[in-house]
Amino acid sequence: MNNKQLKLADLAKLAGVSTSTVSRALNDNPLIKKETRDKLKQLAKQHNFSLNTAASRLRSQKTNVVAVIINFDSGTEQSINDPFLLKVVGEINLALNKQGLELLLSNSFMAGDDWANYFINSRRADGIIVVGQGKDPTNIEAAAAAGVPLVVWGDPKTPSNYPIVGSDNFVGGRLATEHLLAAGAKKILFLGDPGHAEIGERYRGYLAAITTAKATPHVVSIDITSRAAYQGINQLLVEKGLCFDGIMACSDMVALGAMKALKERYISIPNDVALVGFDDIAMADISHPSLSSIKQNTQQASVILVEKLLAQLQGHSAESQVIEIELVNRQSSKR
Amino acid sequence: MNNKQLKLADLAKLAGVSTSTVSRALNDNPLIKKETRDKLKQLAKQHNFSLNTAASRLRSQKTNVVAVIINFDSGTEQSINDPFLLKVVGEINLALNKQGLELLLSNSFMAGDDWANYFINSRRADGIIVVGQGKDPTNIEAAAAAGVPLVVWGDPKTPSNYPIVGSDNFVGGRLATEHLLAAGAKKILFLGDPGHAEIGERYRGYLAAITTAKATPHVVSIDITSRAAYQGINQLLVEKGLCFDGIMACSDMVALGAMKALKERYISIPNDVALVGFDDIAMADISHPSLSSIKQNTQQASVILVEKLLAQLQGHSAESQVIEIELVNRQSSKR
DNA sequence: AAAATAATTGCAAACGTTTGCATAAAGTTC
DNA sequence: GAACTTTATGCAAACGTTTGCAATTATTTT
Repeated sequence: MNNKQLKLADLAKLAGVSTSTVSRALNDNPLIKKETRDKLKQLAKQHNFSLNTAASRLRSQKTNVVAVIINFDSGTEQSINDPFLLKVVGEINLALNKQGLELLLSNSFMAGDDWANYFINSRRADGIIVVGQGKDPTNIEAAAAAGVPLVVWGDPKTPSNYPIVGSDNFVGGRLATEHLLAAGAKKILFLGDPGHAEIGERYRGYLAAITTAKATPHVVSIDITSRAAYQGINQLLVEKGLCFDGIMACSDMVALGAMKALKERYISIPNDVALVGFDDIAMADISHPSLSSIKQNTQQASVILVEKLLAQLQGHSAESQVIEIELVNRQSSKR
Repeated sequence: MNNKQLKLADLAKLAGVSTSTVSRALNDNPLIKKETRDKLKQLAKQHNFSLNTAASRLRSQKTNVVAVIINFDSGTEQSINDPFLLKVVGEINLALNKQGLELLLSNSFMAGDDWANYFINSRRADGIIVVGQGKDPTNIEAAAAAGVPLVVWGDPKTPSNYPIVGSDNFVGGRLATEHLLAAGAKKILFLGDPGHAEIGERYRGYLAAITTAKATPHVVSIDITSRAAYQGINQLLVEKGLCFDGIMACSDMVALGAMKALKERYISIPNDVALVGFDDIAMADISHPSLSSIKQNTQQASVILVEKLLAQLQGHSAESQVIEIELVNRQSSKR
């Protein structure tokens, strides 16, 4: 670092113009003549100048920062290490950057309950992206009601006064289940907790397919972790034996947990039990047998999330939107 | 949001004191009488007040923000979706929060090459945590030379003028290899790119164990992705057949890719080929057979990273530090 | 009880931008 | 070439905190 940090005024003196001119030039304001703008920008680069964002934010009341909150339920073991959620965060980061926005990573611990206050009133960020609806929408609703620019990754069919972007979980659940039925499965388990918003929709999709096929639904309600899935399936096998021939898992991690329990008992996948997951994480392709899954287009979703947030920042409103999903057919469900 | 955003001055008027008093009270400055402090804090809470961080940062020249840069090599396919790197980011987030610091998530795309300038001069953050050394240390070195408070997650044995915190990769590589040798493997592959700092150390550990055992080293240099590993092993099997009986993989994702290639050809793990990974990600435990791995204590490392950054922020210096590692013995290497 | 000390609080000047308005320079029209 | 428009720049006032120093009040000492 230089012994003295350059500021706008210094740069202005160097160039023999006023600070306003430099400020406008660096912000590419067309009020300033093109040549002057270019000259000043080059000078800034030459001297390694960079604007003091604190001052800029104070004066302009804009931060160009978006807070991303990973929204865990307090009751779950699902952690910040959940690969799918982190993947979504990664994609959002990319999408934000492409719009010149920065990402303040946060969680319920840091932000407390009053998000409007913590992020917006304090000028930490201009808007909020919430990853995951969680079981309890209170905080989200409060923030939205306070007029905070806000978008949520979750189930877009949930009625809400804020835009939710996410996959069509109902259709996903139905597709997965129909696929299992088509593969010849008669007794298909739903593995996951229907109390959770997105998973609930998947469950209803499952239910729709099952009832259409006049089969009997069967839920094994567990936490969204592979460990819980492993234990759940293990216990079921111990207590009741192999009483099913298909599993629709609420996530890939859960599916992989189940897969392990089955493989340990030499239950063949897909011959004895056909298996479909949800999310299409990297591991789905690399597991053996590879895991059929409902692919969520997180990249597209992230771009749309950011677009909708941007719209709100510019005073427009935005609606929930469903992202297309796709069944990725792999070995775990092939008959 | 209220129609009028409360500021310090308003709160002061409400309480009948000066702004300085409120400011000090909220910052828990002992200059202010305890009762007054408590009273004012309560008043602030009551009115849902929160400080304007932009103003506060401008005046105090401190942001309480730490930039975290995920440092990818341009030549690799390793992406922001890499579960291990994201796990580290998650842990760092927790460790930062515990110290009242916030996390600005960034990457080389946003930050450009001049990190000192982009993050520090601009007052976006007080310090930087770099996740991953990458192949080219230029940017890191430049930032450190500029006097930026900086810590790096990487290989702590790398000579540097900035503190690096990370696992003892050499010992990890040696342990893993010795473990494979002890399991009876004679021809052990090293699967990974030794040109990368951390992986290079793992490779040298491997080499040390191999030469001590008077065996022959054999490197399959691939990118750090499971896909590359899958293809690499596949190709090797096609071209030369099963010419090895052990694999020391440079990461778990790589190991899992290799595992898939082996399983597809009905090569038994661990009987035909014993396999050890590195990182101990969640999937290691849930794969089948479960994957032996060198566990990196990312949580402890994150806490230490933050401590060392904090030390620098307070003007002290900090040294590189080695984090203990541990072999987690699972099925993939059992004989 | 005056003097000295300690404990509280207030005043006012920063921090470094951005931006409405005024001004100066250049170009256009009649 | 005067009057007007257009284009380019500068002036100076915010934005909402924090903090050195001064001022006030309460406490102790002599």
